[in-house]
Amino acid sequence: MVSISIKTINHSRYKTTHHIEQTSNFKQVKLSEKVKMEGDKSDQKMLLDELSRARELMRQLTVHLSTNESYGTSARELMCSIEKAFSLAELSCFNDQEKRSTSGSLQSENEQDMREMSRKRKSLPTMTRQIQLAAEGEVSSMDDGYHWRKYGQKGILGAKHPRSYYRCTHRNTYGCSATKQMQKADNNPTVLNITYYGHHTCHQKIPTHEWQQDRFDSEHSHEQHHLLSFQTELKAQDQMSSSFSFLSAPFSQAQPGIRLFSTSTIDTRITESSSPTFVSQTSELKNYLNKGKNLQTSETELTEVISTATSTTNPLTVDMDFLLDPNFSFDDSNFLS
DNA sequence: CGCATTTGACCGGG
DNA sequence: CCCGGTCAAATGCG
Repeated sequence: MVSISIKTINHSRYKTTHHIEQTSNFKQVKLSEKVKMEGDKSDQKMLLDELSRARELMRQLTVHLSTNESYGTSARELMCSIEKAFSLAELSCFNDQEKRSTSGSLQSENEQDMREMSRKRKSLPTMTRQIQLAAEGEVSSMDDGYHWRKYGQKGILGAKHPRSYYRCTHRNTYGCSATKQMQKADNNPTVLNITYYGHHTCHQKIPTHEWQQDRFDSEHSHEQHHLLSFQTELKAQDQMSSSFSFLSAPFSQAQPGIRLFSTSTIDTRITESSSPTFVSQTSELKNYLNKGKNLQTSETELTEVISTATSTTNPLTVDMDFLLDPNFSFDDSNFLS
């Protein structure tokens, strides 16, 4: 299960006056962007809309095709691909937006300031993006197209699993301050929460083909092979549990040998300015088509991150059935450029 | 040897 | 002083 939710974070700890100024500037920039966004539809928004539409259509199609084994598998794969494309598009939009906002008035600091800021800025995540995704193994979720280097791991109070800290590998070479944190969900260790902070100032994203090549090499397989192994795993999975209820707690223990099984975005919850309350997951699905629409404007607001998608109790499993994800297909990394 | 990860120390905010 | 985040020395790995 990979559920992705994107939210903006309102960090209430803006300490110095300097930061406060930045914050207000930040909001101004954002507001003007919002107005602009509402005016003309950006390409990115259109992209998100279209992908969202494709996703919904694919979802419906998958339902129909699920009765046929091979068609159903292909449909799930395609569904997964679309999900990831959508997620990557969202990530791209977010990064662009953040770049725009930070390249303006905020970036007018000299290097000294930047250096001083660098420490604070991480804890001061201006606007950050949070992705939550679950993964069987951990590998797939790491493959978001960027090079990350782990720099710390800490046990968090009240959390079962430690939190891992990553930063962009090219931080020194390119001053890229992007950061992410990963932590397994308490209730389901197959759910991995990933929080992204900052944006990539480096352009060291792995080029699409290389990246794919890397992945293929590392997995010793070509696309067909992928499909095959996927189907194999699918069957194995079927034998273990009658349905792909990825969110059920026993699922994690039920398949130690199967790696990298994940369904894709179920929950892309984007909220407006006020802090998002828990929407029932089913209604979220109904709102699929609206999500892309909300994205652009919602991200211009500073809202609070609310951790979601770790819920194992919600009736998500119904829709999970056709959201299976063989994990190998972050194919459209050009979205990130 | 040059990279990454691990892991306890360290630091600063609350 | 606690806690979350980061540093950096040690260690691992190709």
